[in-house]
Amino acid sequence: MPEGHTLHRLARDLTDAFAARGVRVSSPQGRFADEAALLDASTVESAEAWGKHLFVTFTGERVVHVHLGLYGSFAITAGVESVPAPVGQVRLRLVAADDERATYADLRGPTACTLMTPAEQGAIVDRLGPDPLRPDADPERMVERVRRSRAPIGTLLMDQSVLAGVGNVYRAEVLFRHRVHPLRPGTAVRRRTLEAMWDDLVGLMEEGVRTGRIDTVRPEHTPEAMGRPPRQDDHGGEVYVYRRTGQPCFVCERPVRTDVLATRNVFWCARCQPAYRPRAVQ
DNA sequence: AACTCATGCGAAT
DNA sequence: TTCGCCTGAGTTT
Repeated sequence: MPEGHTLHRLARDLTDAFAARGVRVSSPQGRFADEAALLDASTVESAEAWGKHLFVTFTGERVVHVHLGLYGSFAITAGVESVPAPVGQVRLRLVAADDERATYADLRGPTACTLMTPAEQGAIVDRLGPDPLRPDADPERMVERVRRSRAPIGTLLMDQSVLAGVGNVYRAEVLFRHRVHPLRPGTAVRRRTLEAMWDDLVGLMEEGVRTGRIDTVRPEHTPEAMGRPPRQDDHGGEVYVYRRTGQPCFVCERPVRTDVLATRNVFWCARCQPAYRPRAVQ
């Protein structure tokens, strides 16, 4: 499930599976049927991710824009002898086949699946903040936006126009790793803290692309190092605070706290991430 | 079997 | 601020 690392991994895998190949394009569910018919039997040029947005470019300057939302999925199955009948509501199916084997990808439950022009793609990208997974990203844009805003840092990190690709797990975890309380105003987060958080996100999210999961605990806090049972959970990775409400902090043993911020549950340790206490105004 | 909640976000109210 | 998307894992009945 999708934060930025999921989309970048998917872009890489779709490119490997389909780029420069002729593809059959269909919409078994029907909701993308007209567009699929226009694309059918053309060639995929590439797939690319910006933040949580995925763009699959076909010949003729046609771009399929996909956003998975909260529970969408785009599953690639390579090297099958025959392509099975669709299971569930498949919005978009891509199939590349030679005489022997077929590779197919099924898109289910996306928030967005639309056919657009490169110019329209550009307009979406222009609305996004820098993406830690893009080598050309400029972290200074994020730093400036945060430091000009009195909104809580926990809200700003989820704002895709401030920073693209971070979702609810990376938000909670990067704040913990840098000992920043989620409600601290952007204006009160030090520049060097924001720069360190950016660098940290680059490393964490690149690892996420490699492994397909979100792992944020440092070596000294892994299950093996601490002799604790590994997390058994739907996202699979080892984390400090995300969805650990009431359980002891791995660093200080205080129970993890939660509240709602930017319409989503946020998690933090009240000791490791002390509350912001503004100095009295003169 | 039914229900709840979730790594998200745009549209409707 | 609430709703809808309409998937899927985990929990409760």
